[in-house]
Amino acid sequence: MPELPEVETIRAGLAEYVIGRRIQRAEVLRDRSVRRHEGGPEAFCAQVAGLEIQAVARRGKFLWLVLAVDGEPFTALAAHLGMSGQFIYHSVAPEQPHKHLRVRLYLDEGVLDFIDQRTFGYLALSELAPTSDGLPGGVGSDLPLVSAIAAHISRDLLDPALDRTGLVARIRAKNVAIKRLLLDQNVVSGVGNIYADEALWRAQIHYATPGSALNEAELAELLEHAAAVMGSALEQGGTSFDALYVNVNGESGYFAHSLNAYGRGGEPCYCCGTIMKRIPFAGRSSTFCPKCQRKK
DNA sequence: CCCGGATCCTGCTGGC
DNA sequence: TGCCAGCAGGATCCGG
Repeated sequence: MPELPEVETIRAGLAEYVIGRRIQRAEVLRDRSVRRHEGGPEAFCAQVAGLEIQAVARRGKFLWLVLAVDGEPFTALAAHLGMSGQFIYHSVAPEQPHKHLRVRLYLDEGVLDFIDQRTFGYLALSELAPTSDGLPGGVGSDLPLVSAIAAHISRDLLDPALDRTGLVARIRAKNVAIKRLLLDQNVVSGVGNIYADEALWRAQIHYATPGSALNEAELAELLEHAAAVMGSALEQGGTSFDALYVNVNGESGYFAHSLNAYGRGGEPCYCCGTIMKRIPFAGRSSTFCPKCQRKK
């Protein structure tokens, strides 16, 4: 499942292959994959044709291509990968398209395929809006512009423009379980279930601890762990469990071997040997060590 | 505003 | 071997 390191791996790969390319036309094979685009598939195809890809930016798990007309930023092609979205670039379109190919962009050189098994992801053209703080809209673009579709999302832990002090204060102001806050993209973006469990395990914090019950030092350390674990995952090309996450060349990441918490329910904690617990929480599962991560 | 739960979707897994 | 229920989960929406 693509979280921040996986999305950033894809962003960097896209930047390498598609910047400077022109979108000649688009083909939508599954209408649902452009459901967030106003006007539907026909409008999407009509509006994207002829635009030039100038940059590839990201905020949290939201990606957008900066599309230009006559060299000037004009609009954004926003993408969310959801659970299973992939971008695969082919210099020559394969004879047999992928089973879950949903949208294909024909470029002046090669094709860019949007593949998505579970169709939680989507593509949509959206306005490029000025950022509220005047800083770059996200990672990968110097422009103080953000895709309108990603504008409501907080900056992420790998964004140099993130105000970490402000983030700590916002978390401390909430009487909500810390794991919920980590997963809330309006609080801090990019963290999903895997890296939330990893960061909490490293910081030895119980997932249900209210944000207001943690002091500034504890929260600063937790955020440092979250940034570090995602940074390490990024260096290894992201976390892959199966073929659902691959980079733009179709290759898997290697970070799954380095996970200490996620997926380790019933196995001994790498820190103290206690059997890790896995319990339902907030509509997903939480894996934690009952000894290292005690409830306050 | 705050909080928690339901919802969307597909393919894989496990129980019988 | 077949069938079907259950599970995975990010963002969004909706109820209390």
